Amino acid sequence: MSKPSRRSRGTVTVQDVARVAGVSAMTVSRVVNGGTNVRDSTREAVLAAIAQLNYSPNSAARSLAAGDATQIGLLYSNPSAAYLSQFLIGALAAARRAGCHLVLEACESERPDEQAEATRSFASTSVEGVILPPPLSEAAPVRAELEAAGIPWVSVAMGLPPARSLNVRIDDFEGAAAMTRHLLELGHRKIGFIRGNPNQTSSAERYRGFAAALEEAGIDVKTVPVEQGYFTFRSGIVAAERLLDRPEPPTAIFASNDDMAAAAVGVAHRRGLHVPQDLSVVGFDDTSLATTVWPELTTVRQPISTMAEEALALLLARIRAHRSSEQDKLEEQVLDHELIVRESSAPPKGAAPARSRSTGVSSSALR
Amino acid sequence: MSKPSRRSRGTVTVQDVARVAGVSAMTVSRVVNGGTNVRDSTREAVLAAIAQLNYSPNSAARSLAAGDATQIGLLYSNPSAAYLSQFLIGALAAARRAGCHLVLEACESERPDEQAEATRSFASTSVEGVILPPPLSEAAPVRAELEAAGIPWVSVAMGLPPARSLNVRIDDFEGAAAMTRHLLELGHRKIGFIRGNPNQTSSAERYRGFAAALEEAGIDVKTVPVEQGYFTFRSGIVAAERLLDRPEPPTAIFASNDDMAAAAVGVAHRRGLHVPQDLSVVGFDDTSLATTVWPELTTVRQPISTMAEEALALLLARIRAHRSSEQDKLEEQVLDHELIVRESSAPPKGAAPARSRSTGVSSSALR
DNA sequence: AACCGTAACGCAACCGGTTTCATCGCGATT
DNA sequence: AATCGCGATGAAACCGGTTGCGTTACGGTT
Repeated sequence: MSKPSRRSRGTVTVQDVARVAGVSAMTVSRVVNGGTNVRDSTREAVLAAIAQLNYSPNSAARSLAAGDATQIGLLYSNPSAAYLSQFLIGALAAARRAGCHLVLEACESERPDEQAEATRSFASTSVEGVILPPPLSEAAPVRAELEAAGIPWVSVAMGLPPARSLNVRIDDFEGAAAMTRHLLELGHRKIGFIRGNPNQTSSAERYRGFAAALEEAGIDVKTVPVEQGYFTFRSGIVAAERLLDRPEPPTAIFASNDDMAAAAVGVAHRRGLHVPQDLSVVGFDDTSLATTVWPELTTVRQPISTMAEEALALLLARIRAHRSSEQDKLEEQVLDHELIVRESSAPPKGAAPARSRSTGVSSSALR
Repeated sequence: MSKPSRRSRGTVTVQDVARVAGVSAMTVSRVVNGGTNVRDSTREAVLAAIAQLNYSPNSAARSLAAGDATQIGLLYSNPSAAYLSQFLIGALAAARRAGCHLVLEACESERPDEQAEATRSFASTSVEGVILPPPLSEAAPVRAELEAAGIPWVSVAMGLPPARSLNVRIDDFEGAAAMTRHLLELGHRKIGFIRGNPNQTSSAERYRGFAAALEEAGIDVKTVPVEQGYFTFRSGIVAAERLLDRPEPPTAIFASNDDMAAAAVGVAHRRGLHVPQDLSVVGFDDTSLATTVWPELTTVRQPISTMAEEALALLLARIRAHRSSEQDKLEEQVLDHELIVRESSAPPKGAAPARSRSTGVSSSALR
């Protein structure tokens, strides 16, 4: 029809859609985005044209014109690979929708100076905001550096975030309490607990939830065997060994995450204990590790992918608000967790048969 | 100084740099990119201005103007989480450098129709190329669909790629042979092998490498215990059980990947066998799982992140070449593997002391 | 000395949306 | 009935780089 521009790339543009729909490019843009102030009949015509031409907006042009944030940092440490991949999948999906790029930076070190250094590298690459998955979400040097550079950030999966901070999380307390109740319902009375790394507040929250459910059932928390772990497989081995070495070993072990639970299963096997017949073992997070090991782990599901998406959305909103110097009130997002009952938990030996197993108990929505 | 445009975002642009350097925007662009046909003195002036202003080009504007590919698909299946996260990290880094977005699509199913369906979704989202990590790199329905849609793709980690296909891989044959030689050097003579999933050619290549090294040492392959596995932890358990149930159990197990090796370690422990004293267990890939389990796994390192980067680079080159209807000769990229000796391999009981342990043997570069 | 080829560089258009602002139409207001 | 107000819509400038092509400077030819 019309002579194609020399540089034209043969892709369909707003102009094409506008021509087909008999409106201006402007109107097409309005329909594609918010869609305010467009008559219904017009909107339909545009949508029809879009469908007919199989139009999909050019994200480069879009973010150039709109002046969106284009570079979002993601500073990751050493979470379990399973956690990271889930997280990246969610973050990536959200980033593409928003038309921005994820700038990854690794920071395996726990040394404050190296953490600060890794963070600083963001400031020089003109990153407009940073996502902090655990455990870096609580690393003081990182936050201080970001604060100094005036770069907004969002923390993910903190147990107890400080007021007025941007963050997305689940209710660790309730999740742990629900899991503990599950074990109690099965008939367990001697439940060993493996704590998480003290550098994360979620560790304390999970323990609190555990303790609360115990007290609820009239069990004195002081009599309960607890060992310190650090969220790593390795630390789980040590903790589980100690738990099982006790004169009165527990009939169930509640590990603060799946990695340590998997380690506990390994230790049990090495000692000739069958899971779950001789020992129940449960975890937290529901990373892919939970379904990798045998038997599959009963655990508390954390919607990691969704949390990443929400985190990016929150961050972008903050950046936009900051640009137009508005106040944004969005600060915290608490997502639902879910108790996932699999093969690794069962009634203790010689206990009364368990009640009917619930397949999954969602937490109530808290927003 | 100059009145800032109303819509200006306060970022430094080529124009600013050009003004400071006393040249035109055009020249700045030339310096930043290829840099042909620019006098040295001019180049230095521009670079100085860039440094002074801390200029970094706007990637949205860049890819809009240059008309680069903007959407690259990544169809992933169910590789171990450890593999996927490593892969994503590499792909993401490369994508950002190239200024394009990664469009993720999951395809867990092995059913041909669902694989085709998942692939088709790319065609409709105007993805300009697709990266296929294993095991989808060899899924016929996926490739057929891509071929039909005329979308170029690159396969990653195939064992034996077909001629004239775009792919990046390591030499599975040599990697497996090197590992086998390591076990032989330690004094093992009865080595059990767990094959990988037959839907991937790398499985066959690894087995071939294993067999070749054995024959090299004068061992008849027919006498060697081999079990079928499917690259999953679960399949590793079954295979390891069978291997150890044999009347003359092996003194070492070579699993075709880390997941199955980890499973074998678990099985050994459950049977009261100490690794590596009573049984050596080695894997392949060097995913994070290898250093998670205890003892840490001797394995063959595959540079997963780098492979992802190379894959994207190859794909982008092909797309560019296709656009300017040139022939690109780049087709295959074979990266170096490395034998990583850790704690899970040792001389068999009562064997002559091992020779000095080499810490890592790189393959020769093959390009 | 006029000529010419090439390297070095600038101008203007353009990539594909979005923002700004002006315009139009039409029912409600006075 | 003239005016007002507002929702719906379009024209043009603009976002920040890059491509095509024209221009300038300069060393070497003949």
